[in-house]
Amino acid sequence: MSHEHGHEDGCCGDAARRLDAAVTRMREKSLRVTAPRMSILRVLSESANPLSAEDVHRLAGHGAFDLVTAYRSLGALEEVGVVQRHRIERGKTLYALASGHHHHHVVCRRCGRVERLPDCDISRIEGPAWAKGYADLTHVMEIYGVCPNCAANG
Amino acid sequence: MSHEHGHEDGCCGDAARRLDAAVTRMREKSLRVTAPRMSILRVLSESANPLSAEDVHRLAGHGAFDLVTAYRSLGALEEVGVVQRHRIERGKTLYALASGHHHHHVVCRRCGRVERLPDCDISRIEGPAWAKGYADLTHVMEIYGVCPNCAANG
DNA sequence: ATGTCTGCAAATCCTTTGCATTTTA
DNA sequence: TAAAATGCAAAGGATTTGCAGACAT
Repeated sequence: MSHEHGHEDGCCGDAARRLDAAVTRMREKSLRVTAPRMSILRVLSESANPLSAEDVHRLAGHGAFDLVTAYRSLGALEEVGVVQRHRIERGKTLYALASGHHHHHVVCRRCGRVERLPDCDISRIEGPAWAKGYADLTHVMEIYGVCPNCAANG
Repeated sequence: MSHEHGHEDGCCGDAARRLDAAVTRMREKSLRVTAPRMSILRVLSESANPLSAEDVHRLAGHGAFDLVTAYRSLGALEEVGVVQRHRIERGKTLYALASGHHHHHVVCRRCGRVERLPDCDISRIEGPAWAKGYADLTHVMEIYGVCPNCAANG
């Protein structure tokens, strides 16, 4: 399964700027800036939507680095908040560059198109969990539907 | 890892009634009502929160049926809407009796404990996608945090 | 220098599949 | 008795781990 769609500068914002921010963050957290990691970040920054570790590996060019390195690097980058994980159906995991703004996407069930939604009201979403005494909250969400285009034609 | 917590009649509603409804639904869909399946439904109905296939297998008593049967039955029951799947971290899947009410859960990152949250305000969640013209919406969400217990001890 | 990454191979975990046998409707 | 479900063994896919060598800082 593949999840990439075009090369239009990520799903939001300016790729170069985001790469810079990512590198800064890595240095802050004393992660080493290596060729495989830069390659991974580049691939993610060029993708309009989240990619699996395998997608990243393949899109970087198979010889660029090992698949294991993709997993390890994506994990490391996620720990420092540069990358965001999305757990998806059938136990798969997708990764995307974390944008400064927390938001979600709608995925069209028919054509696979992905659209960004307005920033998420985190406190409203996580509030009930907070009320139960949970701390250090995060959440992942995927919204599915049929896009206007597919509804009209398809 | 284990996820069961207590035997207080499922995460909502009356266990016996829910079992009845489940059986009715199975017959409607020409699923056969077998001992393993009833055992699975009983275990789920007695659990306050979602269980993994292994949890179900263990709680039913290891000799009751094969783990593979747990997977297959849970899958079949999910297809007819009697059971609901929740995908959580590390590629794991938890199952719960489907309740009429749409809701989400908080998962403790440390101990894996899962707690049900109040009913979800679907319109608020899916509203932004609706506004973009998407139809036939659904969504999945998982909230992660550290439960009060783990925060106090670990 | 030195603590981090990386590649490679092998392991692990969860889940699914194949097939012969048993069971339900 | 015919279709569906089960058990057992084995396969499968995604992700992780161990370890020696390579690399960034």
